[in-house]
Amino acid sequence: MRYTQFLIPTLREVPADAEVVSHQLMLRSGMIRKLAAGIYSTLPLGERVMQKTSQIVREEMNRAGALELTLPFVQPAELWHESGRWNVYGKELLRLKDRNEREFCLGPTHEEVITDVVRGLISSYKQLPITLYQIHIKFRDEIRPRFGVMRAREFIMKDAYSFDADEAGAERSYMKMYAAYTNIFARLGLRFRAVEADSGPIGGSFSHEFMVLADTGEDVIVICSACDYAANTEKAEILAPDVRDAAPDRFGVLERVATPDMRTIEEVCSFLKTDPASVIKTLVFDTGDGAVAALVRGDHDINEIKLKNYLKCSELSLADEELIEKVTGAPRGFAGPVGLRGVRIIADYGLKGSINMVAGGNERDVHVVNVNMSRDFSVDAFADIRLAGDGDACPRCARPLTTTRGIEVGHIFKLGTKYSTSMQAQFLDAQGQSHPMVMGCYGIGVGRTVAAAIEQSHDSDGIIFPAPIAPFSVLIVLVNPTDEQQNQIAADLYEKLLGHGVDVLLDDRDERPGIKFKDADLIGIPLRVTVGRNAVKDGCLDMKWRKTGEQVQAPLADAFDRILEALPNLQ
RNA sequence: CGGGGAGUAGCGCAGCCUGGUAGCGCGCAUGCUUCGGGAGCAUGAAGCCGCGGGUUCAAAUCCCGCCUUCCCGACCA
Repeated sequence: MRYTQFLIPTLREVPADAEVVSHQLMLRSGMIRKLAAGIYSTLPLGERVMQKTSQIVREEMNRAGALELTLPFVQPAELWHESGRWNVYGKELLRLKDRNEREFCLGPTHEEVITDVVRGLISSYKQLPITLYQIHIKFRDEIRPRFGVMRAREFIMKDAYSFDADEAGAERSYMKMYAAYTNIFARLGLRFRAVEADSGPIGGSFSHEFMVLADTGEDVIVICSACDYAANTEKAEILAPDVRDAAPDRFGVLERVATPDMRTIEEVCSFLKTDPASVIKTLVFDTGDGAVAALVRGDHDINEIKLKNYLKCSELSLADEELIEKVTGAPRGFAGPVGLRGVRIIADYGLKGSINMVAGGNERDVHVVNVNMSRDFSVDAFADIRLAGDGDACPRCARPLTTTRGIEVGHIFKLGTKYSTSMQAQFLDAQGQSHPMVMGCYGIGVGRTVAAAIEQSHDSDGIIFPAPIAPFSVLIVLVNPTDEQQNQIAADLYEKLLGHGVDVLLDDRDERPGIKFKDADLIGIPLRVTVGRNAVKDGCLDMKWRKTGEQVQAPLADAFDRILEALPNLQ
């Protein structure tokens, strides 16, 4: 491609409404333009990156035996009524009516449609298993779109759905996708990690998120420093500690102390001159079926998902002021386990063996000190209900966990028979018995993956694309296109590379060299070859690698071979 | 939905407080000189000053309403 025939509207200045690096660079490099909040046009340069990314995804999906199809973007409400999600999905589902007042929605995901397709086409176990996928548009009317294409409302997603005859088959399909995803992100040239995610009511280890590691990532992930355990914070478990209860002879005297208006851990600590690790934080939750008190150490944070899973309740939310008063007899900020009656008390493992703690007194402006569990109150159970953090013990190997940040670019999930049951996607087994198909779903946000790649790989000059998704592999900078000789040398090289199927961009613009070099760095093409005065004078071309900044001179005669040699080693 | 910014030329911004010919830098067009890391000079095109209403002789500027957009939070995956 010749630059003058292409469209790369680069911006020198950072657009005012872009906050994160990937968003800024995608705008500045001319990959995207915004149309409305969370809605972007993909320009030719960005399109090339998207297509390269999609193509790798497609190849790996195909290799894993998945079949590509395209499902409708506009979906009839009836399907969503059938699955029961029309009333559950909320405002994120953009609903609309056609001219006949029939209700439709823009697809935020395609479980309903794919289940409808499959139930109409597959009726025998002989046709299973099957995995179908598309790379297509989605629309989710996010409450707050942000970070450019990272959290857009309209976006391109690869979504795949597997259908199996039984659980064992579904697990095999899941593992195939897990392997395919690992291949995909490796081929894309990304540093990533698959982490265990909360799988909600399904249970088991059948939900993984694929996270691109980047300091600017929105999600915190927990990784074991020794084994290969990794999970997102919602899911990350902490090994139950092997701690004895503290010896009673060290117990201090239980005492009620006045703590006027001291509600937060910080206030209580500074008032009583103690530290958060010596405080029992008591949180009252509403399960929809009675209140529960959860205890964690003052320097720990509750993990509501883990608590919810432990309690096996369908709803869980922090109690409101009224419920707190009803349960504890005191306003918010003074709840404590001592003397608490009529609610289940679940304590985090982190409180095991604690001694002489501070807790709320269940009375306005009162806390109690020297609280000791075995003497002053009892809990219904100990459980792992806090957020894992740096230094906590790995659930697999007991070594310390560490936290790092990442961007979720893929999610694989075992669905079970949720949709096949509600939507009657059944097949007959060898005995003629009817069963619902066992499903799985597998998503990759293509645009988000591109953004994550940029987030992970850039410098102050611009994008540093991983070679597999770079819009072009090689950029020839023709320094002075009005110079006959330079022009000829550059054109020859360009044609030769094109002839060998190399993705090459020839910057033949009549611009000053500085502009061309700046743009080259900005759009992040892995290998830059400069044809300028050196080419004419000494017969030398300059090759420069975007990633390392390494620069070598290549004699004209060797240049072509040197470039071909370099290509496979680009990363 | 709550809190906080911002809407003026394609982009970045000033002007608004204190009402009176709409400006600057970059970009764009033309010419000349330049040409290995965002050139210089000259000339030029480009604006419903977010929208609607009000006050006023007069509104980018003051008042009211609305819309859009960005950030934080709540929410979601």
